[in-house]
Amino acid sequence: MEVRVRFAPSPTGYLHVGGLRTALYNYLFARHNNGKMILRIEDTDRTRFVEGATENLIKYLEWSGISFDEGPHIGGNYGPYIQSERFDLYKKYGMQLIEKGQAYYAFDTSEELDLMRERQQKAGVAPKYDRTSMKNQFTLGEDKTKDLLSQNVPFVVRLKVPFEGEIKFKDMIRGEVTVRSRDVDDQILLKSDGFPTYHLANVVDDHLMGISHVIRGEEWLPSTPKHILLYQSFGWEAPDFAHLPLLLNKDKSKLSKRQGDVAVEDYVGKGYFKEAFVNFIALLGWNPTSDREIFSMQELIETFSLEKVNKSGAIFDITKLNWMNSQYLRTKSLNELADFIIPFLQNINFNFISKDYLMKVIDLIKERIDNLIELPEFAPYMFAKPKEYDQDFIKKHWKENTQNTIEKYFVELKNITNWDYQTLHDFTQKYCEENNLKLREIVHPLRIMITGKSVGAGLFETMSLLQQNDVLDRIFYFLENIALKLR
RNA sequence: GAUCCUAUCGACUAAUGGUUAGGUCACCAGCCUUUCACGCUGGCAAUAGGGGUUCGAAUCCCCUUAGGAUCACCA
Repeated sequence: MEVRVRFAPSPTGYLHVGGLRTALYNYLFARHNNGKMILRIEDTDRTRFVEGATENLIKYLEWSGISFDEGPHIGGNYGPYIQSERFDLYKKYGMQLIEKGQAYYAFDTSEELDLMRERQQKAGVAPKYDRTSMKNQFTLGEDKTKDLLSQNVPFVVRLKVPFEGEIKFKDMIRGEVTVRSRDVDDQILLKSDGFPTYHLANVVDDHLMGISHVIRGEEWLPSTPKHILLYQSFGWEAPDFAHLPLLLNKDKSKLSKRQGDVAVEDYVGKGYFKEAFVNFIALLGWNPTSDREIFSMQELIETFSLEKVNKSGAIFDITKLNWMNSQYLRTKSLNELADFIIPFLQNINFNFISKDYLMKVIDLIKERIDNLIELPEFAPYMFAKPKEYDQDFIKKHWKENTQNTIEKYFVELKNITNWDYQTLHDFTQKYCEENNLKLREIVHPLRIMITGKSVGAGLFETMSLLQQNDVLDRIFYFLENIALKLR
């Protein structure tokens, strides 16, 4: 049987990192098994509709490198792929269940339902629709029901869950799960506005779209018995289920907005590479061997299996993501890196001089940062004269005789004709030897004068990238304006 | 409260009845050195607790504890 899986988000605004991982696992499973990956938009709740959310979802799914074979943006033989466009279908199937006696009409108002739950709460029993005492097809009788229907009184359709027996299903990650039927609620299938609930829509669509495996978050585990019951009621074969462990906050609760960024776009904005982000997300809850950490999308596809997905939730801690990002930073080409960072720089009006020059700077600092977005802060001196100087570093390295030493060295530096790394390095080393100086007695003061900072790439590499007159200006300026005040 | 799920270093995880319980990130130390990094070497650090089953249990079973998810005319 062909593997067909789907990612079925609801368009409520943005792509959640947990959603991205669910989509990724679906994608990896599909590609690993030469199956089909389907995108379906679950927008049956009109009150939560957000303009542009679907486009946004697709944008970041595409950013991550997850591709689809069918979906609202590309079509397919099982469309439409947006549930609101399948409106009539659900009604038809809902009615079919009523005819089969597997579902029924109910006319309770939300106030009446609230009261019911209140009563149950007080009595200490689990809140659950009581079809023996509420206002529905059974308590009202056939005639009264028809009456209300013909008067267009608002109604919902509920699933008729048997009072006896148990519901069993096999989860590919958790094994067999058993729930007593009497613990399952008479779920609303069709709302009074005629739209289906998630439960009806997802079962109908998964069946009609030929979905072979439902891979979704663990939050759906408790409602899976309802879905199993629905498949049985329709007389359809249920797909295989795999419920993924949740992504967690630091305090182990379900990953939420309140405790940090949860939108994929936030991490895009923070300068993470998609390769690093996908790699990181993939390893949160799944691991092929644990003897390696870096996987390309292709390698993820080759090694992925649902059997190796963990049962327990994983804390979304970006410490390791930062390291992964640094790994990708070191392997990408300078051209690629420049193209990546230029839009970020333009966005903050940072003058990077030229792409060619930018590439040289990146080459110098890429092993010293985890994320390219740190570049303007890490090495502003490569693009403009320093505006401030690290005082601690000055205190530490600007000694009694430093002024004297540097002034003499400065004179010689002016005479250098080949302004390149090798010349600068050899010259300085020789100068130190001849004057009985340690290299650091020159290098450290020079660094602070030229960069203003205590940290950075090799000093001679840094100097050679800058223009000779620029470097001389910086030293002169420091000697004249800053060093004097140190006395 | 009810139902369901889960439980290995601080974090991500490996070990599917036999290992000194392994790796990666983070952290700490040393080496390298031109600062900071990188790199290299080493270190810290875990089977929630209690019962079984077994020659042997992180692994299988039960109980306890803890955490989480869910209990909507939301998905």
